[in-house]
Amino acid sequence: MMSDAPGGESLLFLTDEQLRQGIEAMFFAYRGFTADPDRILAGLAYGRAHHRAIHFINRAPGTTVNNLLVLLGVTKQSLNRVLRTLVEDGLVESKVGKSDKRERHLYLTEAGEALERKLSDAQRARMRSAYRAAGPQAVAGFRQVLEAMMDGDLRRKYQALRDSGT
Amino acid sequence: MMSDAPGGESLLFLTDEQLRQGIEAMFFAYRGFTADPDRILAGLAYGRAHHRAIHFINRAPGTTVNNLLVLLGVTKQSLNRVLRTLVEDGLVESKVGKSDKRERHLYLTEAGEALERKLSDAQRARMRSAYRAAGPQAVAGFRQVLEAMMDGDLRRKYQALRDSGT
DNA sequence: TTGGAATGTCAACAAGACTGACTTAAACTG
DNA sequence: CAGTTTAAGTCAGTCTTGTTGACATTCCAA
Repeated sequence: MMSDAPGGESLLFLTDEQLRQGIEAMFFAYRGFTADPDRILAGLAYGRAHHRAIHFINRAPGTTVNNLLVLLGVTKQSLNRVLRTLVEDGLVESKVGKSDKRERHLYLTEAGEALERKLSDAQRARMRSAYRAAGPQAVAGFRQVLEAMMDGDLRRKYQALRDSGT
Repeated sequence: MMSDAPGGESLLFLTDEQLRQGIEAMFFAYRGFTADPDRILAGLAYGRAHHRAIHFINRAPGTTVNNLLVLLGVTKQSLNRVLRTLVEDGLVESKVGKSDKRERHLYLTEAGEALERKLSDAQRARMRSAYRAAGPQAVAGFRQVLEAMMDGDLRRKYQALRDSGT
């Protein structure tokens, strides 16, 4: 598979069948990707939406509601419902901005951080075992393809987030 | 990056930070992955669930409801609603099984096949351009990591589907 | 042949997304 | 300073897609 036949490099893996296998792989893998956190959240009264909010607040503490909105790709009404329950339950703190008092800056409380850790530990464990099974070369390719699959706008946001974290 | 330092191969890419980047890449890429079909479906009165049903019926014509259920990972009641609208709209045909009359075998009609083509053309186009941008080596790695990320049960089903298609 | 298991259907409900209209407060701008 | 824009939040209503529970039909095995 994946021979380097002349000119073939750009064609061999681009048959409809190959692409369809990639599509199905994406579908099934995403199920696995969300399975572990979903199980944890089912016990509590939370869902995937709460997980995503917690993840990105942890990732970028002090982020504003508007920022989060764009990252998550949902409406403010939708995010607000989630955020309200998280604040009520004491997992997230919302502080009025210093320089711009219209903004709310979001932070995880200790309880929020604890849940975040629990969720991301589970998700990372699966990722780690997949990475380990596939090997470093495969991981590099995995990352390249995923990045190329993103919409341009989100890719830039992803990269900014990524580069800020290292 | 990804040096082959002794022993490092199994560690270098497994830091929490590396794993978290993979998690976020997965999240953002999946958004891109579904964006094009979603746009098409929004015009019609259908959603992602309809797309998934159509995809797998096309993939395995004559499949039973139960079969589909497992692949999609939803309850039969949930699938049934989707299936009913597709049958009503003349995109899917449901035939009573010959040997076992409890079973329904599902097929796309011509109209169903036309929509399937439209949806998968869009999704494949993005996949193709991502594959092309990343290169064949990367694609192989992409597939390996995705497969390792699936739950064991689904991985077997994915592989069976994949091997039946080539 | 009868009772249980499998398959599929109907009904009701919940989560989480959406749009649209509106309020409040703060910041910006002419 | 008055008027406009921006950030956030809210209320109401809808849609998709998931869930359970109850039920009908069919098959199969004791």
